[in-house]
Amino acid sequence: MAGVSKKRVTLADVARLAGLSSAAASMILTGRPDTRLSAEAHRRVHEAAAQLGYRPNLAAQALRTDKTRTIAFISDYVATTRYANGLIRGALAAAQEAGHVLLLLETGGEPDREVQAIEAALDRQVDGIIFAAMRAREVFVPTLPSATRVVMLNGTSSRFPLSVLPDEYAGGRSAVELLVSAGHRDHIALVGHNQIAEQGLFRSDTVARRIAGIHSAMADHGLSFAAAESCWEWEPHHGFELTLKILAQRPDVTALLCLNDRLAFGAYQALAEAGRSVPDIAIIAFDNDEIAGYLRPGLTTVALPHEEMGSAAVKLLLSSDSAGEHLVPMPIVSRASI
Amino acid sequence: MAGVSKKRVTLADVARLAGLSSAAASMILTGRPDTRLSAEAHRRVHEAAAQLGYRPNLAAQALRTDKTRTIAFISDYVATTRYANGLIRGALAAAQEAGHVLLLLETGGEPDREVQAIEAALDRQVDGIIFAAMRAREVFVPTLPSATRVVMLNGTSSRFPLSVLPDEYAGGRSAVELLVSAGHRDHIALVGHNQIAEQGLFRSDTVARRIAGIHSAMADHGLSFAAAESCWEWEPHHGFELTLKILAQRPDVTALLCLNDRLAFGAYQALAEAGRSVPDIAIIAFDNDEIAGYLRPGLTTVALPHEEMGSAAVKLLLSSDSAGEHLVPMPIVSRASI
DNA sequence: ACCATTTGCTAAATCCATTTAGCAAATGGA
DNA sequence: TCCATTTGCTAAATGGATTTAGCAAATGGT
Repeated sequence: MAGVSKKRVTLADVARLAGLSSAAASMILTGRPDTRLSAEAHRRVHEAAAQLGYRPNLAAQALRTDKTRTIAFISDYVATTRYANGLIRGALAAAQEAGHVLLLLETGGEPDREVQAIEAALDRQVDGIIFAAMRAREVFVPTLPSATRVVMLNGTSSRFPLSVLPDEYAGGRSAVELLVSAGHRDHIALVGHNQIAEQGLFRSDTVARRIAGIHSAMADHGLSFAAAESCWEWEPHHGFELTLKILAQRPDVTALLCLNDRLAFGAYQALAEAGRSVPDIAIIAFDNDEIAGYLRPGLTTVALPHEEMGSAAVKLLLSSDSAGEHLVPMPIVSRASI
Repeated sequence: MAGVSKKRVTLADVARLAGLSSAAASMILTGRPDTRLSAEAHRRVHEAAAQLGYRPNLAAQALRTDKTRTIAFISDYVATTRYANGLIRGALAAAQEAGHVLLLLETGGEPDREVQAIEAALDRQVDGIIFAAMRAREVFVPTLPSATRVVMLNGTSSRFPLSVLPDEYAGGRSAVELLVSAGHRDHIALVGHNQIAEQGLFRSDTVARRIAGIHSAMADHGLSFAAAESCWEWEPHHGFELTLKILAQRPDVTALLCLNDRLAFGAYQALAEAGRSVPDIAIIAFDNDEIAGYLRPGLTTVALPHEEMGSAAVKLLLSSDSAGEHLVPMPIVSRASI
């Protein structure tokens, strides 16, 4: 039968319909600049391609050109952290805008899975790799054979100097500034402060910067904290306990600076338990977790700009910048807790 | 100089080192069964491959075999919903286990972006597509040309009968069972109940099943709700308002059945405001959102098994099953709210 | 009118792995 | 010893796009 073949439409088919060689068709469709093909030839090829619904075979293209319009997004944990979501979303949007696509890989922070992920990415000839670190300070990155372009996202690596980070130092400063400009001075308590974090030995490097920013702004105003309770982890129940302790020591505090929203969540619960209410005692925190908007009254917080970071990473990867830390500002999300 | 060439190691290189043809090397490395190559040849090829650190070029492989060991995960929103995370995580784990990799695409629910995403996936010769629906009841899926394998995740489509869904009906039943076995009978209030949802016209189809399960279990026990307040959206502040209303109408309620955790979150706030406390009035909800564990006392909830669903979708895609809804059980996560 | 360019296009090589068809040597059977 | 198999392996085609080298015709300069 003279049936419709269901085979894939190839460049050769387009060329044939246009009455030209596939070389010509290729040059025209890829928009080569210095070709000397006639306007008429251009017209015919484009028409033929449209008519047949031609889509280039990316595998063939990749084989020839070593470009896949694909970016590997390798993260240690998509899992454990709600942060990954925003990063991925931003990266996805930027990638799509640039006509690229994202290959998602997870390593769980285990070196052998990291190697596997990198190999899987390289096997697929990705155009570049984004290493997203949710926790680690310095990411362990196995040797990359080729001259693959790499961007570190929310982490740093001595081997790959290109990185995108939240501007935690400025963020820390602006939290203090907001409190001070709301009239708080000598009765501010710090919740979650961590000695070791401050030395950059624990948690992410960026959190150390957050704390450094806070102290620098306090110093600029000649202030110091009325109380500062520290803990290793920053979950709601830690915030709860720490706040109870602070309230017992210093019933005169007027503001709580919590190092993240989950600590603040616990602080709300502790204040309720102690019969104190929230805009009465002001609270500011960091991250802009989902819960910040659920609390009553809404929690004012210095947001981690995840989406912007994700998209910055992709743009950086696709640009020709060769080094440096790219800091993304942390905006204050004002709700009703101050 | 006799320098080390940094070119990629190809199959031909391996074959040369092993003193065989690339045909032989290919057959040996792909583990073909009926080849008649000698044990010695096998040894030499594997040795050469290991020595050179050979990795097959997937683009070439894909070109020849039409297989890429890549699965497209196309979702409407990675964004808006915290659910996506677990689905992706589960899918990622299952894919990795099967030696596959995930291509992540997002459509925002817009038909033209759906088409783009599908084209991007097909261009890359993915082995299959998972359509993850976060919201929609019936997903709009544009025509797929080839015989691509497709699995619907958390949604259904008449065109693609293979789907993975949470077993909401059973989940709804078990919430009621738990309440009843804790001694609650005639003073249970339903929070968030939605007429239209029940008719399957709004929200996801699966939520309608949740509600149907609840009613069926109530009926089995010959019970009916003391109060049932409905609303269109299920955010914390809705739960707050609805609960206040219920408390005013029926101060005698002993248990709240909230249709999701965020409603329950608001219910906690309302109970606190009304001077009632939580294990005193029992609460059970659905989803097992992150916040369920943050609440004090912890919220008992019927969990959406996102990870299991994601991994089930991948396994299904890679299997040879050809039709049917695969229901994943919703486990009860017991905390302290009952 | 004659050589030098320019214009417009194509043949063929290339990227790399898989697979079919088939050759030569070794073995088996009588 | 001679033909028929079996064993062990290879040459060459294939998949689809890109790119280099280069051919033939048209145009330009004098």
